[in-house]
Amino acid sequence: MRSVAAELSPREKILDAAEALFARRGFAGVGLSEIADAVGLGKSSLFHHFPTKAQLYAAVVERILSEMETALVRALAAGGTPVERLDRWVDTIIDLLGTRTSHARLLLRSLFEDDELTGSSDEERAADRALERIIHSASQLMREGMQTGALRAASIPHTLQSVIGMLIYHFASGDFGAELLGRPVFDPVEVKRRKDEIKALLHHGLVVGNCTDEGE
Amino acid sequence: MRSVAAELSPREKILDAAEALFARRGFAGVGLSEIADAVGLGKSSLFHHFPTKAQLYAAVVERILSEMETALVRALAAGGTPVERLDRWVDTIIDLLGTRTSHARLLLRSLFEDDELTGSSDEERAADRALERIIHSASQLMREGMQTGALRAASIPHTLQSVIGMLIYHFASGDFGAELLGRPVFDPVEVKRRKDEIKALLHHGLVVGNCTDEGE
DNA sequence: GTAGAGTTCGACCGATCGGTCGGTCGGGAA
DNA sequence: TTCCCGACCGACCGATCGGTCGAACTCTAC
Repeated sequence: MRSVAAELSPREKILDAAEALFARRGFAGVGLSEIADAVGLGKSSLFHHFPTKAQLYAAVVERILSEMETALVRALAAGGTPVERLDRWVDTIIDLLGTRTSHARLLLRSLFEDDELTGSSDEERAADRALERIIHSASQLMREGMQTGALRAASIPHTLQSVIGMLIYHFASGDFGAELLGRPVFDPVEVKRRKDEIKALLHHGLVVGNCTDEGE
Repeated sequence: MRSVAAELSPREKILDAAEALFARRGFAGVGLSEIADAVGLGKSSLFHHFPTKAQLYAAVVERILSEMETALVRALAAGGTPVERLDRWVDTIIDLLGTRTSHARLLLRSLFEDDELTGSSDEERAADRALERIIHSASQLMREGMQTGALRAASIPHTLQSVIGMLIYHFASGDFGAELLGRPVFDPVEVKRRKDEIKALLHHGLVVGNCTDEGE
C-alpha cells in the first residue's frame, strides 16, 4: 500500500496511540500495557522512549498545543481588521478541533488533571508556555478590537472563556453532542455549520433588537 | 457543637466526599479507600450503601442533575417573555455552578466517561432522563423565542451547545480560569460578572455595528 | 433482658497498576 | 569478525485496585 513514505517513528506511534486512549478515558483510566498493545510493543519498551507515564502524557499535550499555536500564529499573521482576524482565529481552531477528533477532549481533560499533576521539569512547562502564548495573542487581538471600537467593550478574560468554552466543549461533547445535533460533531457538515453559528453569535448575539447601547 | 440539626446520613456524607474527589480526579483516578477515608469509614462499609463503584458514581451524577432540573423547572415556571426566561435560565445555572464548586467539573467529566461507562440499570438512567428533560425544556424555550421573533433565527442545537459550553466550561476551568481572571472563578464578584458577561454576549454579540441583517 | 435488623470492620482475594532489570536481537562501524 | 548500541522483550517487584466475607458492634422493639 504505502510505498515510499516510510513508517512513523516509534515515538510518534506511541504518541498517537496514547493520545487516542488518554482522550477517551483520561490519564488514570489508561494503563501502559494498553498503550503498548495498541502500538504493538511490549510494555517495557515504552520506557525506552518516555521515562514515566506522566511524561508521556505531558508529551501528548505538548504536541497538541504546539501544533495549535503554530496554526494560530500563522492565521493571525495574515493580517486584516481585528474582526477579520477574530473570524480567522475561530475558523482555524475549528478546523483543528474538527479534524483531530481527540484533541478537544484531551485538552479539556488536561485542564483538569494538570491542577495536581506535578509540572514535570521540561516537557510540561513547554506545553504551559505554548498555551500561555496562545491566550496572550488572543487577548491582544480582543484588546485591539475593543480599542478601535470594532468590538463591544467587555471583560476580555470572560469573553475569552466564553469563546474557548464554545469551541472546546462542543468538540469534546461526544455522544451527547451528537445526539443533540442528530449527527456526529465531527461530521464535515456540522463542522462547517459550527463555524458559521459561532461567528454569527459573536457578530449578532442571540437576542434581536438590542443594538446600540446598554443592557440593563 | 451542632445540637439539633442532626448529622447527615452516611449515604449523603459518602456522596459528598465522592463528588468532591471524582470531580477533582475522575472516576478512574479515585480509589474507594480514598473515599472511605474522607468519610471516616472503612472501605468495606461503602459497599453497604452502594453495590459498586460505578453505581456510586452514577448516584453522584444523578443527585447533581436532579437538583439542577428542579431549580430550572422552578425558574422557567415563573413565566415572562422568552428573553426574560432565557436570562433567568442562565442566572439559575450560574447560581448553581458558582456555588457547588465541584458540579461543573463532574458534569463535564461524566459527559466523557459515560460514553463507555455502561448505563447501569436504574440510577444512571435516571440521570440521563433528567438531563434529557433539561435539554428539552431549554430547546423549547429557544424555539418559542425564535418563533415570536424575540431571538435571532439560529440552529437550536448549536446555540444550546454554545451556551452550555460557556457555562460549564468556565466553572470547570479551575486554575486556568483563575489565572485568566486574576481571581478564583468561584469568587462571588466573578460569579456575578459571569452572569452579566454571558447575558451581554447573548443580547448584543461581540462585534458592534452588525445590527439588522446578514453577516457575510 | 434478648432477638434481630442495620451498620461497620479487618482480613483477604485475584487482578492490575507503574516501573525495574537482565538480557536478546539486528545492524552499522572498525 | 568483532564490537557496540539502540530497540525491544519477558519476568518480576511492591503497591494498590475493586470487591467479598464473616464476625462484631450498635440501636431499637419487645
